[in-house]
Amino acid sequence: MRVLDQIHALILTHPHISHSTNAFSLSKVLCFAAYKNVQYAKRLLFQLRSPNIFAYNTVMRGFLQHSPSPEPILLFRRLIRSKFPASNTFTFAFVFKSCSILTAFDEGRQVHKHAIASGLGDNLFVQTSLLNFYTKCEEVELGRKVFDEMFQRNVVAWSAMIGGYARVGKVNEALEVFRAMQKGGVEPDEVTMVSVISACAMAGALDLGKWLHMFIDKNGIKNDLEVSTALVSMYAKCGCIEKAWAVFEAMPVRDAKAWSSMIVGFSIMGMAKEALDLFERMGEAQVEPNHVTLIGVLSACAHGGLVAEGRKYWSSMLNCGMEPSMEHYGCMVDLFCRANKAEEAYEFVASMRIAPNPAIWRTLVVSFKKNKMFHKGEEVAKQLIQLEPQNAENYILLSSLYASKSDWVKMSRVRRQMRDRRIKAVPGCSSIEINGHVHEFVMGDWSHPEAKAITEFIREVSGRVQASGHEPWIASVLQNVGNGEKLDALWEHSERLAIAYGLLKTKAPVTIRVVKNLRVCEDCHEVTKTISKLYDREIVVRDRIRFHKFANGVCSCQDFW
DNA sequence: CTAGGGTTAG
Repeated sequence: MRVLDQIHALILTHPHISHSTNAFSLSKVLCFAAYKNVQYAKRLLFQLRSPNIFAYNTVMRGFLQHSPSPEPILLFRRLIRSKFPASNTFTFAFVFKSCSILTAFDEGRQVHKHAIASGLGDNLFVQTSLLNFYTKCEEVELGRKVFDEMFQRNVVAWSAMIGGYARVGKVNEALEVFRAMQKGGVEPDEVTMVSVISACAMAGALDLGKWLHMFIDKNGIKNDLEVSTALVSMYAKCGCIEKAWAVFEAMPVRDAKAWSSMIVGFSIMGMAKEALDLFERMGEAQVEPNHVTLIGVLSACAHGGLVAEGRKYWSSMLNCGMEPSMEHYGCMVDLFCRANKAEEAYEFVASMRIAPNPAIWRTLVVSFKKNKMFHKGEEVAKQLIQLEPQNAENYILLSSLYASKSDWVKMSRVRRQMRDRRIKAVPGCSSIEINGHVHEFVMGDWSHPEAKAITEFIREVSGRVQASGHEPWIASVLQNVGNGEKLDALWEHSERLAIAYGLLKTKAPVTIRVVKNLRVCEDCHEVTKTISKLYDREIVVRDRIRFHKFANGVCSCQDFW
């Protein structure tokens, strides 16, 4: 720094140095400064009489290398205002990257206009960073538009598009682009593969994921840290914990993300002990856990009912100086609530250092309901409705609270309020992968091309399930309708459609794997157990929280969920 | 001096 200061003093005392003939050497100084101390580099930039674009770009890059900062965008604004120097492709690449890191949508859109105006709108780097910016802002369709307008696309552009779809869970689209890429003669590399694999993880598309794993080996694609981590996560999220473990064990180097993905994998399988053992091994391997690792550890404790261990890891986390995030608090509240310690959960929430979010309050209300603490539950649920009047979950929670104490008058009042305000619940949605395509079933939506066959088959299944002595759990249906209709409504639950489709489309030893966006209801849980026995099929359901592996009439969660 | 990647509560 002292050398830099001296150089800076020299520039200040000899104004002629900042003349354009010295632009190159000044750029060198800036470059060095930006690397060491961006704020200093920025000051230096502002003192130049006529800085060139290289100087601007260098400072922007300096800011990008540090923590998220709006500085590159501010610098761009300054560039526009001063009308000189003109931006080049590097400038736009840096600014778009900054916008995508900050998800600064409006700013990015403005920059997009400037890029077009400057005539650089059709440059490969500008377009790729722009495409990435839009998808990072979850505006995938805008990203797609940029992508479609590109007259040349290399592996980076294709990967950016695939990653954009993958991040928002548009799995079929991601895979479609992946196939189009190969058809277009562009070879996927390890970055492409990571995006496609994580799309499979999200969708629970095991067969596709396996195929991608083979593809990597067959085509000699570099199996680096990121690829392996994505594979571990994919196998774990598809319920194949053995395969996840095999990949993990074979990794030559593992960082915190790699360990975390395996720990989280055990956690969602309900394998609490394995998750905690692995966390200990991570410590022995001297890899510093990050906040995601702790989420995995704490949620493993919650899923395993390990209250004492959860407390232990919580305090060790605080002792290490890790600042707990909302997710960590959420895990702890969940830990207490699952163990039916509603009072403790409540005290814990009261002691939080940050304001609890609605999700945490909802976890509490569910626990109050289970522990018959109706008054408290009602109070919190009503506050939730005030806080988030557009969120259907809150109304459903309050009405189910009333339902559980048979207060039908108040229950229908909440239901009516919900209807009057036109608030729609998030529909249940389940998916199943058949022959490389992910089929989605939304509750009450019969638009699937094979809907007729599925309906007929569902009728047969429901007949057999009832004949076997299953008592439908009508309380799972909150609609204010007769029992017959309630029973029908239960058979419209999306996971049953997906399971039925799986039974129709695959043969006996094949496991049926279904992914659901919500939690499975108690009746579906019971029915799926029965189906696994009646049809002699292993059925694996990944719900919003965790895995359920049904076989021979029992579930791996042992009804603790 | 430029663009694309892995882990994340309920």
